[in-house]
Amino acid sequence: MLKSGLSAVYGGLKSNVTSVVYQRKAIVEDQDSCIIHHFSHYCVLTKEEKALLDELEENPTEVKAGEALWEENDAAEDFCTLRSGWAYSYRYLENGSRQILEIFLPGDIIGLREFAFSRRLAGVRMIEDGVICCFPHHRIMALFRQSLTLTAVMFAIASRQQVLMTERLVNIARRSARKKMAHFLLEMHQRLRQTGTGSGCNLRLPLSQELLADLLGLSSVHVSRTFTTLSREGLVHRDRYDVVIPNLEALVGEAEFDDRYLVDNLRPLFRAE
Amino acid sequence: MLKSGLSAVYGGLKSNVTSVVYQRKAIVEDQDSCIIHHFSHYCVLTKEEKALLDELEENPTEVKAGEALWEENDAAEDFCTLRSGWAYSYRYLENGSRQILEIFLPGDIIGLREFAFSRRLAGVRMIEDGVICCFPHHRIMALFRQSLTLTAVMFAIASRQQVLMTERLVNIARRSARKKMAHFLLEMHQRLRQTGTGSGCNLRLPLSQELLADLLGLSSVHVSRTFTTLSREGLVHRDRYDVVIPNLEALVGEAEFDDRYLVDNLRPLFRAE
DNA sequence: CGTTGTATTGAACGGCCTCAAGGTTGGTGG
DNA sequence: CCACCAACCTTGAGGCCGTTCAATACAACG
Repeated sequence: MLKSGLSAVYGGLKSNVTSVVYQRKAIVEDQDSCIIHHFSHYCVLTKEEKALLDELEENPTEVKAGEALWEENDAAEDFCTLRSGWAYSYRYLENGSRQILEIFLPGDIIGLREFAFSRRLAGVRMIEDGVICCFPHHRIMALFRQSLTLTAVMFAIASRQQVLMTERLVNIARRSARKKMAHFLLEMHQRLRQTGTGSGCNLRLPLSQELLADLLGLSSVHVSRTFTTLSREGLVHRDRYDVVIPNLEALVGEAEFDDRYLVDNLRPLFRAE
Repeated sequence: MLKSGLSAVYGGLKSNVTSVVYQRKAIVEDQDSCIIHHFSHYCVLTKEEKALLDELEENPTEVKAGEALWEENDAAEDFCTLRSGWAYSYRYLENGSRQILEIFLPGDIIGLREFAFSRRLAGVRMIEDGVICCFPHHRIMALFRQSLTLTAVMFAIASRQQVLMTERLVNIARRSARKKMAHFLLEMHQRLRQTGTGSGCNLRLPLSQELLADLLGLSSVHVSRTFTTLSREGLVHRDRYDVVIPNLEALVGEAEFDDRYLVDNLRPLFRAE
């Protein structure tokens, strides 16, 4: 019944599990932090602000594909930045079905959902091997205290996450299977371009069809069928995890895709106010 | 094609419309602000903090049922607190269908979604006559600057809104029509109890079946059918806008309703950190 | 008393699901 | 190097849940 390859705990009943993230050996890396890159997208940062953000990433740990950062109902004690690799959040229902809520890409912050809660409302797992950096709740409070700009950007990031979820809601609730898939592919295409990972008309999408199904509210069987249909019509070509969109405009039209929710029409400058 | 009784602008093309909210006569009220009540739910507030919150409500205006606070794609210039009346946010799709995203109750803050955006991503309309208070973007920044506690609570409120939307997503994506409706009724029941409006096992739910359909991703025909089914089984009785839940536990079981996402397992004290 | 928005009920259709069987791919160990 | 296995994907057949269309009833309000 459980779809994940690991010891997924249905309903989150495994209560006294501390976050696995602290049980791993710390590793050291010195690349340019991609969380700074992420924040810089909203606002020009001072040296001090960059230093504050760097503090969030003091504690990098490696995580393997499929590994859980936490399960539903675990104690919610800290947040994570995702330094490399993809992750997703999910919820299991009583009937055993799973809904995937969000896909996290490098630079994203994980766990903001539970800012006001003491227990996790959704689990999070890695899609591929990666590196995360955990920081406790009070670090965010310190950040609020020390930088108005970072406070605003943090709020902006939370707002953007909500907007992504809103669009997923609309997608799931109101579109046909082929539109759902077309729309999702375009969303990922755009997001990957924004993080600098994306190239032209092709993208690497390391998601199984089962995961896609759980994300889009479909069955994996129907995901497969829809892919073959889209492929037959020349809208999307897929080979394992490599996706090619030969005609972007055609797919945009097919999905009725409007990227305004992604382009961050961001308000000019927090700092001026 | 347009379902709303007013001049809903499909696709939000009415570009140069300033928010109607400023075109109405200001009225004066002196009741205890329900936004303070809302914030107090998360944290004990000092006099100064209450004063700051009061400033957000300097500008109360009356709005009539059905009236739009803004349309999709309008300029996003300010936020609103909802002082009385219900409101909802929505999106129209190209095929003319509408998805309702959230139901706002008195004390809620409207417009946080667009914190990082310069244009509205969703429209907002009143369900009943009410009073709103608009305040510009820089007021939130001032609040961030002046009170760490209020900053944290504002973040908590945004986080809670996201959690509500998450649950709606799961509800729409993964449950049968009868579970969707049962679940939604229980959610509203709980929320109304939290705002102090709710009594025992009955609630006033001023939502047409068409609105419910657009909220739950169903057709209004099927909402009607499902209501009659639930009623025949004695799970829910409905007379116009009055809903009675004769056996709460039975309905909870039917919906597999878990209220953890609503009870704000809130982290003890922001202030201490 | 007509009008307009809202709710009910029936009949027929269809998109997506479930079940099931087979095919493909990549990794592992003999 | 090949055999085997596990995970993943594909394809078919049949069925169900919810939709659409349409007709009727009901309520509030001028």
